[in-house]
Amino acid sequence: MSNITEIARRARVSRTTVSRVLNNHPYVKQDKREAVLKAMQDLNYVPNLNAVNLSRGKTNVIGVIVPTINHPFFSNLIEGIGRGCYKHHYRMLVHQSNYDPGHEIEFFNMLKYKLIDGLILGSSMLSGPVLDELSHYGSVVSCEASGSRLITKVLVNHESGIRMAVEHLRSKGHRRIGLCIGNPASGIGISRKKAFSALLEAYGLEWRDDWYYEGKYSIEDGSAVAASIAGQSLAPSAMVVGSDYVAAGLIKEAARQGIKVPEELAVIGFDNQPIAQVMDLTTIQQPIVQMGETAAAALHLMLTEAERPSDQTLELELIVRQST
Amino acid sequence: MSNITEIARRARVSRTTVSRVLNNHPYVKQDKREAVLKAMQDLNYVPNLNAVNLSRGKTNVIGVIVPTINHPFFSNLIEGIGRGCYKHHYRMLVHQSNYDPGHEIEFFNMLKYKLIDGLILGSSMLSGPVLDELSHYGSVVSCEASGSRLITKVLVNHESGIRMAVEHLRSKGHRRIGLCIGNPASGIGISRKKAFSALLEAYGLEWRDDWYYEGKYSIEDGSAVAASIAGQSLAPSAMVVGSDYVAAGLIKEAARQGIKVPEELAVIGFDNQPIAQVMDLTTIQQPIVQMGETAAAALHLMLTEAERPSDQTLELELIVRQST
DNA sequence: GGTTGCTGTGAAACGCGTTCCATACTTTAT
DNA sequence: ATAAAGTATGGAACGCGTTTCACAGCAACC
Repeated sequence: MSNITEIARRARVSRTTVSRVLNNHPYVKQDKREAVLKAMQDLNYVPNLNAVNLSRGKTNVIGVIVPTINHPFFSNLIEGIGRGCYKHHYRMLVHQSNYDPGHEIEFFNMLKYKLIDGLILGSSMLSGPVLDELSHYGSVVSCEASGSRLITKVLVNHESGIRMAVEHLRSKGHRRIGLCIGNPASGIGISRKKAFSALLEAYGLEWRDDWYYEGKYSIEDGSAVAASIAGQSLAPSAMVVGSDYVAAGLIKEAARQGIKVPEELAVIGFDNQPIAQVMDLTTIQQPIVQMGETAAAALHLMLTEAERPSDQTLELELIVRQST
Repeated sequence: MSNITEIARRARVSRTTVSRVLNNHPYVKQDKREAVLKAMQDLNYVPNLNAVNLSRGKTNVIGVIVPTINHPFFSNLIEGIGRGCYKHHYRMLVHQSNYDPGHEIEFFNMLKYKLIDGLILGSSMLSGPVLDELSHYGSVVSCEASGSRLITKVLVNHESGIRMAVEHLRSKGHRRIGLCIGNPASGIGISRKKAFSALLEAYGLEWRDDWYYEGKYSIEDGSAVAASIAGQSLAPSAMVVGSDYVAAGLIKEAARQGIKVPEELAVIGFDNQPIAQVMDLTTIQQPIVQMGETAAAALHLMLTEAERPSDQTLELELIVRQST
């Protein structure tokens, strides 16, 4: 495999000139430029990007940490980040953390190692101070609220989403409202739970521990929630569920248990996933793909302008269907 | 940021010795090793992996090409590849091609450029000969049948999947069976269509162009199919649908149109996605995550043993629910 | 005692493109 | 005509870890 030295020799110019041609530097005479291009053609030259990366000290690769890819929220997010990366000529390195802080820190090291130029956090288990510490190694954008004050955030307003959900249910006359979330230790989980309990308090509604479910991610989990609710003597009349999948499982199992939706139990989901559509599920639509694109664009800005863009909050939308 | 030269100076050894410590080479005396480790600690040393990559001529990065991430088939596949990569200490670079051959070739160049050690094709629009040509640049594993004879394949037996579906429907007495697939030009699409028409022929069933739909990916697409079927004077009594999402949309819209499932229209999907469960959809389960893991493992084998592992075919399973 | 074979260590070259600096030739401006 | 500014090109250093080769020290072997 040829390198610039060979090209230079063949084109009878210096390696510097070859490099200039490679980088479209203006100060190269037409004839030399052509000679170089011809030599590259002849020798079937391909630049070794590792050498370029080493030289330049950057890689044009953006890392992405998500707990799992195989979850509609994150696959949508990655889709968006992927688009943003493509638009700004980055490549995207995806890492699954399984919510394991060790895995996350390991990946953060790639920033130190200069193997990635920047990092996008889909969802993280790391605490604010730890993130602040780690963010010194490079540019980081987070897609969820986190304790960190240094990291730029691109997020949906979870508080507003929960508010939409609760107010919608309240307007339908519900007073016994329960909550079901995913990972309670993640940024999303924390925000949602906090917003929810604050709202209940504000509206004078009761928070009951047995109407609160956490660690629910899948359809099966949703079924389990429905089964649990079916067994309660005083059951909630409405559930705010952090994921359409879980909500779908809940509705399905509720039907099996003879609980009428929405008459006896109203259900509102999150994300407006395809499944929400076929299940006629009222849901809070989050612009996840757009969030990914925005995050990539923000990171690009940090990397090129070397400034920290302000946090961005994307707006949510309530989509009313038959489940409330 | 420190480098091995500084470490060497501080530990009063040569750079070679530092490198040996870094790579756990046995021929380093205990005291020197400790001195080096101490110096690393003191200077907060992190190796520059770009330099390592340049030196070694490899990157421990595996590239993955998928048309889109935001599709359950591919997000599952990526999940599996991600797991396999983690297990074998690779990192995973994901690229969305949108079924654009240009994008694909562009990404293939990364093999040439030595930016990735190997490549996994989720689904490709490139023809067999082109793939054979491109595969000379490095190790490639494909997750779908392709015209290429050089590329190692890890795939599900689409022929067998279609057979399961058709035989199941036949056993239920169906004689008017239609087919609905995604991208007809992709490996999956080609295999499925071919297998399907061959089976119809073998069983003496009729192929009708108006019972065949292609380019259907989403729930909305499925609804459109149902609407189309509803308008036919002679409609199929059963549909084999290449994706659970599309099948779900089909069922949903069929219900709206007053077509009874499964009595008037049986529907069988593919993948056993969560949505299949809540829609009570009979489906052909494909071990997609496992396929991703297997593909990563196969690539690892190629990269380390420098041999081409034989193609692997994973088995499918028919999951019967209420839609047939 | 001389050979063979490890163990341990370092100098120097290598992989390869980029970039700083010096130099020289043209233009343009005054 | 002369200084100033721009154009064009090359040499050498740089980024940084790995690897080859040479060599010294030391133990085992015949």
